[in-house]
Amino acid sequence: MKIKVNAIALKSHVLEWLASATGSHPNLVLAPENLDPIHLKSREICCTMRRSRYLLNTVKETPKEAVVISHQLMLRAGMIKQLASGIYSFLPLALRSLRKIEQIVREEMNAAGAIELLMPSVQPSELWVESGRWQIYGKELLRMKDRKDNDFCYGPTHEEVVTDIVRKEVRSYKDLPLNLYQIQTKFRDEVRPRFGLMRGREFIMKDAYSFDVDDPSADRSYQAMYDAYKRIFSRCGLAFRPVEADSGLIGGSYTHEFHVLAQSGEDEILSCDQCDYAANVERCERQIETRSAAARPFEKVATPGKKSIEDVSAFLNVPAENCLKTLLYQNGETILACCLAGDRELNETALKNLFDGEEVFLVDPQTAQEKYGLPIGFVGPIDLPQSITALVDREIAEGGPWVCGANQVDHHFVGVTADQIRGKIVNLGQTRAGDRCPRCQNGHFTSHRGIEVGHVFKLGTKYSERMGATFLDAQGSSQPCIMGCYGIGVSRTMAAAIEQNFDEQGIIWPLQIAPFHVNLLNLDPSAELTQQTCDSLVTALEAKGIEVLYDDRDERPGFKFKDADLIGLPLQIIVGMRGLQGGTVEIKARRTGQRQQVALAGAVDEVIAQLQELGWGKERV
RNA sequence: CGGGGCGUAGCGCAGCCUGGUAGCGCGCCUGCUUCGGGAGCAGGAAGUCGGAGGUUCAAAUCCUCUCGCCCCGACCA
Repeated sequence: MKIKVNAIALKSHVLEWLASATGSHPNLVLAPENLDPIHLKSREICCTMRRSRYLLNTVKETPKEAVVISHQLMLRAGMIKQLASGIYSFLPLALRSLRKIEQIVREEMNAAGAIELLMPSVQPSELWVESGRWQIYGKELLRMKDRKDNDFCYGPTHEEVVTDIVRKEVRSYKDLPLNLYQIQTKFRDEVRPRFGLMRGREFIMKDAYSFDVDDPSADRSYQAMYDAYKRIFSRCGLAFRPVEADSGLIGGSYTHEFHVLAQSGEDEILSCDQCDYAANVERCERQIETRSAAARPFEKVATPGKKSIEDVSAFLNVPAENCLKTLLYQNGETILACCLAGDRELNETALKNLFDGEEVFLVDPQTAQEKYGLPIGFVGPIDLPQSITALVDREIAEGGPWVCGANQVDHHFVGVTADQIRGKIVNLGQTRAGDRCPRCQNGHFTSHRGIEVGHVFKLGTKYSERMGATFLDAQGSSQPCIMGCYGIGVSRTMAAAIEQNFDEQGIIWPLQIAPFHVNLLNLDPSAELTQQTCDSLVTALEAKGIEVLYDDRDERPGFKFKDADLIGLPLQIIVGMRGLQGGTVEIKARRTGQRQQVALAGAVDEVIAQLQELGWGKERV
């Protein structure tokens, strides 16, 4: 009863505020001319959503199939729904975030001079046969036949299609440079889909393709994309790092990956603590430092049962870094003896690249013994059979003396000097944290985990030559276009954002890609006063272009708090009778957890102020 | 593709070994109470036990085959 009396007394006060806040009667919908024009765009696509009328079902328990945090939270927050392995529906909440990422990508791509188009997702095999990839792409390419039995595939990427367009449309150097992009659903029949959106089979990707007349121009196109990518991920509010990368099978000479930094990242990246060199561990160079040890005479010693570097090191009292390990790899019929320091890992990517990216496999111990007479655990580079190709890591070639296997069970050599080791000197060892940077020769590497969300490639003329994408230069002679390709995993970026921004309670959206800006919680939805207050807050916030998710459901307060934290919108406005009796509402910042009681009259201004602090209204970074 | 695991109500699971009535928690619907951190009580709806074949008087349960999903290793946005 008491509350009722207070409520009535309050009502006039609230109505007064409403009139001043919206400039009209609260029940009146604002006419368009009352809207701040700069916010019209966001209003068009983002009306307030009432939870009672929205498709958003959250769950308390973590679904068992989800092992990474983004997958768990997206399922719990009702963002995605699995349809088949690696194939997900984006439910409304997720779609809103996705659209925001797409919009940032569009704006920055357009600003960088790229032109949007949309290519078919289903592609005829002819183009792929022409580029040579129908044969080599393997099972990852989802192939299908139409009713006339013609071969098609669902596009995992669009080099072929875009090159086909360009060869038909571009004739003169005057038509170049050209950079075409699209945002589209791709399908790659991954060997093992996992981690929800992080490694799905169907995913949304922005792919861009540049065509230039010569190398300097192609390099400018590449640089423009590199810069655009930096702006894109900054605007998404993510901590990221561009790194030099391995070009892998797509080929090409020059490539960077963009990684969102997160503990759960699948890639290791190394960055110099002094200069700006950073690279994927697969690709990272290092400054070779000579490892010397006390000279000792060359001799064979017995090392009974000491197979591992650890055992040998302990047994002979020689540090692992002065021991030498020899790994037997196989490339086709060729057997490779790969020598590197005992404390260093082999970089398989580097090894593969010595063989044009062909697969290499470790030789199993039984085969090594039976076919080549080499006892695994005691293999060394000295007196290897002629049929075996020895590869020696540069680190070995410059140091010594070393301890190494004697190619005889239970025996090692000690006092081995570098000139005793025959073999081709190459870079085989994997760089690791603490190694010296080769660029500035001053700093040392630190290690991070990263999620690859973007990749820029300089492709060269591989596709344009094969598919005849040529133009006439100023001299009238035909030249192949120099190509580049540039991808951003849009749906993966959304997942990566969550991997980087969460706590025990749920997601913490960066404002720029949050599905809504504000979560308005009506704690007493059956009370007329809270209803009216919320309605008018909604109107006032909308008029400022602020996107509101309004929890008007008939649920208990605790339930709504948990839900709001799980969904993780940047700000929560909490409206309850308790606060309204003092004429206040509460504003809670999701990331800091900081709560503030503010007078109703100042609530919208305070929300705007807090949103601005989170980066609201900053179009460009 | 190799290795492992799991398919029973929308979700999480028990039941299976030792064949015979399909069960629990969450969620959902109704009512009452409750109401600032995922409420309580009472009532209710909901399952071709992944599919096919077999054994049996009788199969969620035993056998065979199949499909799907998840996890661990080699690929990639």
